[in-house]
Amino acid sequence: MHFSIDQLLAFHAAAELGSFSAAARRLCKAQSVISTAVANLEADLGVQLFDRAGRYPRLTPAGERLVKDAGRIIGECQHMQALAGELAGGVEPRLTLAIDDDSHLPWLERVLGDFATRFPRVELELLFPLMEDLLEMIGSGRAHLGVGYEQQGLRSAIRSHGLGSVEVALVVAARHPLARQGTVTRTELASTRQIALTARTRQKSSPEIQLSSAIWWVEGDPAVLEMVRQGHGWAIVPLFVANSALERGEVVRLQSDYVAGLPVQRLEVLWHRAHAHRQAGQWLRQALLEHGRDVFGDAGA
Amino acid sequence: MHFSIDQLLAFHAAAELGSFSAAARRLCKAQSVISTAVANLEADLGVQLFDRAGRYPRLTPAGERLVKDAGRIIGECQHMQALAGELAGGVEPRLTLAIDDDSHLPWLERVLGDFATRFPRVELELLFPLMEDLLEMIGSGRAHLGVGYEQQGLRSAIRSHGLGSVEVALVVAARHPLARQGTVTRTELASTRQIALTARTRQKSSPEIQLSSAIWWVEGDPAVLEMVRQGHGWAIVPLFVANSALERGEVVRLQSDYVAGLPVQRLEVLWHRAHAHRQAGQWLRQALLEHGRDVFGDAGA
DNA sequence: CTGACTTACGGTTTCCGTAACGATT
DNA sequence: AATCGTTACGGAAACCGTAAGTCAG
Repeated sequence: MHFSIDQLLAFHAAAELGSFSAAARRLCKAQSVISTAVANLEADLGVQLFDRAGRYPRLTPAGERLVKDAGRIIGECQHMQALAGELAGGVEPRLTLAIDDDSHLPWLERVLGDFATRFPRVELELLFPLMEDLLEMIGSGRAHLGVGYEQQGLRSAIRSHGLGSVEVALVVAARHPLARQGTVTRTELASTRQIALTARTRQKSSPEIQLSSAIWWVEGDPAVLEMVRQGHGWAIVPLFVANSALERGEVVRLQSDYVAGLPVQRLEVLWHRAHAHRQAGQWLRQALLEHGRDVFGDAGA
Repeated sequence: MHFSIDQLLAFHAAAELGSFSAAARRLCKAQSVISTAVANLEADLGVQLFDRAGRYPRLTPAGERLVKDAGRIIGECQHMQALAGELAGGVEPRLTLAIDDDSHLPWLERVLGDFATRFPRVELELLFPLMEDLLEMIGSGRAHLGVGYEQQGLRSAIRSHGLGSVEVALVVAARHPLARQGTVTRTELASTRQIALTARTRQKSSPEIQLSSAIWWVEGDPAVLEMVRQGHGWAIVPLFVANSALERGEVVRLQSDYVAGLPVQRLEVLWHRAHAHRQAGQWLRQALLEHGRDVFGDAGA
């Protein structure tokens, strides 16, 4: 590998413009520099790149094949240059976001899309640990940013900011017997099968969730919703999980004083007090909070 | 883009070995060269790549991110170098193979696999034109190599070599009524539904193929075989198309004097007399002929 | 005290731009 | 005639290796 990037630049520009002189003008060099650079590159590679018969040089078949590689290498170099500029400007090279949620987080889609266009070169790592692990990960620096439900005993090293409260909905399939009633009582719910959320790893299945004696435990909000959609029973799920199914009319929402009495689930964004965020982290934290307000409604810290 | 490939090599080696001295030994340079190269690269990128506190340099987070890009660029450069060596050694940069066949050509799989390992950097183009277009493409140089059925009026500029004759088989589904007989007559075939090959683009549907009055025209040998497998009728297909289905016992082969009377289909390899093949083309032509003999049995030009 | 990194320094190589020349349109 | 590509040439910049200095384990 004896050739240089400058030679590749000269080769690429000359091939693109079809003229050594034009390439020299673009690269702000003397013509002879381009000429010798291409000649040296040909000598290094052992391949003739241009056919110099006419007034303008023409790519040989081999040159046509190799100019693609040259362009790719130049692109990689520019990518590296741009990345270095971002790193020097205070953008973290990688960012780990830990999210405590069983659902697919459809409300995150827009934020991550914006992040991808705003910071295309930052390596983003998405993890979905349990809440206890999440706190440990933020405390140790394994994760830079976390999203999870409100906890009581937060360590002082961890800061948090409310993202909003998750509105839950009582849903059944559109063809379910309960669907005809707009409002249902605790007794009616207790005598119908309930679909409740569980987790493979979570040992303690919170008993306060269970209302009905006939109950199916299902892992993950999407799977719970699917069971409801198939008419197997009623369930309490976050509204944003049920939204698309509600719009399609596959499931309907019921009113009940039981739902009103449930404890409010508050989502919050978590980060470490000592580990200062750089540009990408600051942006993502801000975007999460702002987007959270749009989705879940306003809620203080 | 002020940095050089040598700087990237020094950076990459130092990061991999964890020592500037070791990198110098690997690259056969003085230690100071590595030291200054890395320092200059850091100055060019505006990013500190190593933490030089201890006895051995340690990558910074930014350096850890950037060393991947450096490795990728180096790999691309080596790829370009290797490609240039092949081109200089007489390997064509791209090769176009035109095949006249409606089937998926399962017998080609091994040849193309070997080609991919033997010539990983050659751009291979596979086209499936009609036979008339195929001859034109070889004549004009659009395709370097062709595979098709024997033709009468070959132009003198096109050379050909027999690949072997395609053995055809009369097949029906294993549960088809005809399957119980080992041998069938023309009359029996004529009174049972025939599945025959057609093509979307081909206007003239060769009438000599049609034996039965009850006939379904299906596009492509695989689809014909599928119709047979489902028990819709009998068909004449190339043996290599039916082979796997025969082995699985889904279809069975019948004997009939009708099949013996069909004209023999001879496959041949075609190329232009004036356009000499280079290494990849020579290899592929040879491999096609040898593999053809294994699959179709020996047959002269 | 060994081995590793940095810095200084002299010599060589390489590279650049100017300029002259031949060739093409 | 204008422009393009090649080649020659002088000066400058970059590069390399040696060597001395500093520091960690």
